[in-house]
Amino acid sequence: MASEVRSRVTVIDVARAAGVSVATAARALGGYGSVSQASRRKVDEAAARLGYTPNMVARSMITGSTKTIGVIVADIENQFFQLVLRGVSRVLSEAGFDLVLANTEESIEVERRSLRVMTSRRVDGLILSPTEVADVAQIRAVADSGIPVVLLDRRLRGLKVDSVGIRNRAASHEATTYLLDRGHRQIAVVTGGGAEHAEELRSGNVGRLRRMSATTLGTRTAGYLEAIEAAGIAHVPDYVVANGFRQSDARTAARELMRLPQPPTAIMAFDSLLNLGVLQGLGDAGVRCPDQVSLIGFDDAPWAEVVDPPLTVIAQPTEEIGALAARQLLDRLGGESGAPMNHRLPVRLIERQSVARPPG
Amino acid sequence: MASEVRSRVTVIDVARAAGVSVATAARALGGYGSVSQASRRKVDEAAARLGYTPNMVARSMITGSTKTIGVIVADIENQFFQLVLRGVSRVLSEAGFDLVLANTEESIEVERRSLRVMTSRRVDGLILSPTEVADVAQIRAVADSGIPVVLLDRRLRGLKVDSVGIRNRAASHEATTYLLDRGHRQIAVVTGGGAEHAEELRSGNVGRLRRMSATTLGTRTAGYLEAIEAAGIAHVPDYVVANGFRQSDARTAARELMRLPQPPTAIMAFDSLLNLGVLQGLGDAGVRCPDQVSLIGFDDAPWAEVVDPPLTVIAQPTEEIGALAARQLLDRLGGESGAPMNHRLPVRLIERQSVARPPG
DNA sequence: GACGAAGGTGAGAACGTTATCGCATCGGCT
DNA sequence: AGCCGATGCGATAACGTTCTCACCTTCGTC
Repeated sequence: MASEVRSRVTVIDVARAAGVSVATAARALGGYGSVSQASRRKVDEAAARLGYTPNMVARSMITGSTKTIGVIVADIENQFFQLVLRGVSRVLSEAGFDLVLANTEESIEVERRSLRVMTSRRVDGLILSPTEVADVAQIRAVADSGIPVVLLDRRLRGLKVDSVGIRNRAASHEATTYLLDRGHRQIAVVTGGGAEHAEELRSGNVGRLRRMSATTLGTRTAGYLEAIEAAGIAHVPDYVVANGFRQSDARTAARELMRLPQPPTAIMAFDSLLNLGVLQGLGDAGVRCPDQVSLIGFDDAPWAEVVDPPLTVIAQPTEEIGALAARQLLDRLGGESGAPMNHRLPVRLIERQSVARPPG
Repeated sequence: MASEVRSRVTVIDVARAAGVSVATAARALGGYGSVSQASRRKVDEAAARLGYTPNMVARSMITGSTKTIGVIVADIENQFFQLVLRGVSRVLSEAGFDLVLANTEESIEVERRSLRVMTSRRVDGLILSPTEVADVAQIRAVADSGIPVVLLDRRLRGLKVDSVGIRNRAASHEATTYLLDRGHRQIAVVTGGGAEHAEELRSGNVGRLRRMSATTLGTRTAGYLEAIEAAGIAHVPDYVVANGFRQSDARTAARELMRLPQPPTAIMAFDSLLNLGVLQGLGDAGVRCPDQVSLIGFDDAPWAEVVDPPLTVIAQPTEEIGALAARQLLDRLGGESGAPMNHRLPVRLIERQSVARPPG
């Protein structure tokens, strides 16, 4: 009974077994056109008996739709993307779409390749979290070829596609102001960016930053700068560190910040892995948080409440960002036309215990 | 120039533009058969000029291979699966395969549906983390139909497919023994299982447990029981709690454990989200860890070192599990035949500060 | 009783590739 | 000179569906 048949059952086989034409069998199985009760019964019975499973590949071939959405994320290890993915996955699966996933690990080369692969797989749509140095032309080419694209967490200059995210500049402005209000004057940021942007970020030139291909960390740094400038505080280049996205990078960053002649009294970190690294780095340096140095982070990870000290964070509605991106994509697939939508979801500052007044 | 053409360029167009036959153009573009330098150049040039992108769907149609691996996980929110996914993704993408992801959210119904979808998508192989109540017959049907399947983290009785994971019984035995060695006699476990298994788990009957469709939590609980029995300690049903997989479930569990007439002096939790929940629950109950209650967890999450207190855990080589699963699958795809492999990777007990001697 | 609309059916084209086969050409060998 | 294998090439079948079209039946309506 457990026939190890590699040869697959096709509609043709089912049609023959049911004594109807291929067209009728296909209609009954595919649920389109009109089929009589009697035929439908015969076909269903034959299909069950033969163990027929439809071939999506052949179906896609002719319909032109693969019922597949490509999702390209920068780093699957990042808490942010995990929850985004969850939201995306939930919405898509309810709508009968599947998800093919690519992890670029922050590499522009891999991103280019993934984009090509997605195109040749004929995905119906694309959710994309572009790397810092995204190939805008390539993304435009994909969008122009008729595949709807939704960008996560950032807009790309000169690219008219939908995007979903938060107001990054306002969010970091809010976080910085929160620190300023508590009396901090020496505030550092751990951005996560790589060496290629370090100079730009350190420059303290807001205009230049906002032009800088609008990366998440660029805009967030701009918000920080605007806040401290508004408070009449001079920019200290050494307070803006961009030495990488990994936990260990942030750990190093925190240690080095504390070794500065004039170390900061507060630190802001731009994602949950960086939060963690900074916390470790402070521990390494023998600095107590928040008594000696305050810390405010981005992203409310499940562990944020349990670390020592419980972390004050800017919480993004992460899963909702993913869900909304998926819904936006489905709307476009459903024929919605019109100007690109730039959804900005609200953030929430969650006060816990990692921020205190500066010592002294 | 930015032609918004929806009509796609095909090999036929390229062939015509290059002045060669379709077969030759296809050979040049597909990189098979033999093509002269001259033809190849003409074809490549024409393809570039027309903006040709190959159609994987059509290719799959004829070759029978989609270069796609289906990955079905129980809960994408779980740290364990995130890292597994990372390992899988890395290995697969190096081998030129893509990954279609399904998240069952621990639902057998969704798992069944996902399995059907994967089949009809004609994935080349499947990596599956079956739910507790997996439909073995369905999985067998998939495997028998010629699609290689690799199981994550557990074997299924009567199912001859490859699997990758750890020695769950030995691991929890080790963790329990670690607690026993430090003088604990009242040890509770937060398993994460649902109500449907609560009775079985509480029963304390090792034989019955090991027969219980071999779930991860079943085997882990068995290891725990064997360890305390070997130490001559009577089983206390209330010490085995199975009230759900979420962080909040574990939080409740810990609170209730501490309300018992005779509360445990140590708790073991079976995954990183549960670890977190227990830690919070202890905090809610006003119980200090490890002074009053010790905690040992499974999975070394990035935050395990930073929580208060730093967590002693059984670390699984999570990413390596994913990578190995993917490699095993690729081997089968490469024609490896022979008996199913059950890879068991070593775990590591990482001592930090959440375990102390019991008070008094 | 004629007519149109609607429901049901089947034959065959179409989707865009790769596989199969047969034919030509070209060296290098006997 | 004749033969052989290797290489290059083209015409066409094939993959498993859905789509298009034409046709037939049935039924209600004027």
